[in-house]
Amino acid sequence: MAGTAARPTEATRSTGEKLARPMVAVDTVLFAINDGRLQTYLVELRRGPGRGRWAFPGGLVRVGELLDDAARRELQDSTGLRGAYLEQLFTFGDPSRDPRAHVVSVAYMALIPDAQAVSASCEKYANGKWYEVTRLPQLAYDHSLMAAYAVKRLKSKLEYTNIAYALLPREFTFAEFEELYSLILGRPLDRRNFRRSILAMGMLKRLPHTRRGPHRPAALYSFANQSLRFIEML
Amino acid sequence: MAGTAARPTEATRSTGEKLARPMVAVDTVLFAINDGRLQTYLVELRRGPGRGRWAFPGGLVRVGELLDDAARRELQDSTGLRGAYLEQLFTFGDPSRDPRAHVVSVAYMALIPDAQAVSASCEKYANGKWYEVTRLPQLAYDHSLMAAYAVKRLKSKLEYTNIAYALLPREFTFAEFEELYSLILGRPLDRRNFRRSILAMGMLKRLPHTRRGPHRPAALYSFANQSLRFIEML
DNA sequence: GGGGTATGTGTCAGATTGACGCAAAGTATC
DNA sequence: GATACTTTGCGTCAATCTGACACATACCCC
Repeated sequence: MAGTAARPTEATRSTGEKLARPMVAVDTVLFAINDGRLQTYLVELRRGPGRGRWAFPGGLVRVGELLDDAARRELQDSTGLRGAYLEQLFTFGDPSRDPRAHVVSVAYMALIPDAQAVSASCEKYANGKWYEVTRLPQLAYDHSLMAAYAVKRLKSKLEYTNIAYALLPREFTFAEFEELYSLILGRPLDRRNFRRSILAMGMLKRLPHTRRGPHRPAALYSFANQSLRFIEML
Repeated sequence: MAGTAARPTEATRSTGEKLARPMVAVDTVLFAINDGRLQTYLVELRRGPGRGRWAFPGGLVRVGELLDDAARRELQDSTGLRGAYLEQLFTFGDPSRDPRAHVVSVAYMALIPDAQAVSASCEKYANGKWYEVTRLPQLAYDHSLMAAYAVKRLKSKLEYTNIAYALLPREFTFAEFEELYSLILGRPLDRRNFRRSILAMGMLKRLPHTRRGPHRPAALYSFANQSLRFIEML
């Protein structure tokens, strides 16, 4: 809590650290469907012990700043994104996760419908790139843990919420919708059964128009709710 | 992340705070079944802006300390408990949650099978007491939020894990097991259907002996796994 | 206009769920 | 010592849901 925060205790006085307190950071695992795969956005560290290695964009939380705001700010600074879906995941506090200092990091997951919306990397990082979640390079700090955690959370939330709305454009065909699920869950879905359950739960609403392509035109759908809803089952 | 932690940025230099960084604390919502109710353990704050009010036991994380260890330490200091089930819940970082300073608090949930196992409050707090989760007094800081979050998590995890093992003694009757579920979920359960699904999923193992009472003796059960397992469904 | 391909709907058996009744095994009472 | 009472323990049955599967439709392309 915060009940004993005012006076430093013996513990906060005891170390050789310049400031005998852990620091607070946020790191964001940004997901998008790109190229028919589930991908995350990594940045290349310019300095620090992980220099040259890849990591999720993040940084220190400022005094007076909300955690969500810090995550939003860091995400915008490194990708230009605004208004992405954002959700706190888990807080990683192992003092050895950063060899320089004890940094407690609050991990976030962000979702966007279009990977192309990220703009080129900022001055803070050397580079920025999308990677398939199944083929990540070696990551700095404990970011592999974060990646694993984020993927797990995304998978599970796909099954009991309408979170997919944050990964799809406003209008989409049912095939695209189904592909998203199949892709992230990593298993094939029976088109007919899947359609039945999704439509039964009223997660989507059918739009009056269709999309024309090389074959039979596909009905377009959009989400009944553009904010997170919990649903019965899949 | 931690990638930019080494040098203070303009933000960390800018405020009037003695240390221009948020502090890190842990707070633990301790649950037990007591008196036929789901209760949590509250401590009365001795000092600070919430003086005289009730809160969950917690305190600052020390440099070099794991978050889990900090939660364990604070819990032990204020209740004498060791070895309770412990799980990280969520991190609360609103800078206004503590009027004195920006304290980011990592909330934990702890479970024990016997409320009597907590020993009298330590010097840190004026008092310690079990409260029904449905009848909490006004809490300090944002601890009502934590309480709500913890209850929600406990309810939901009861439905898809064997987490109940942490709230029950080693041996118990099926009636006790069922009462736990009914209590926490807040709805009556059909004895026969509930038994069927629980036994079908192999969550419990039946012990050879029974417990004798004023009526028909009840078979005793214990958990097949004394560590957290995820299960199909309830 | 016929072939090709992706879309859209329906059926059916097996499994699961929810509602419910009744026998069994003790103690307490008369 | 038989009877009442209470809690435990098991079984059935209909309604619903789930998983496997087949076929018709609608467009483009040649």
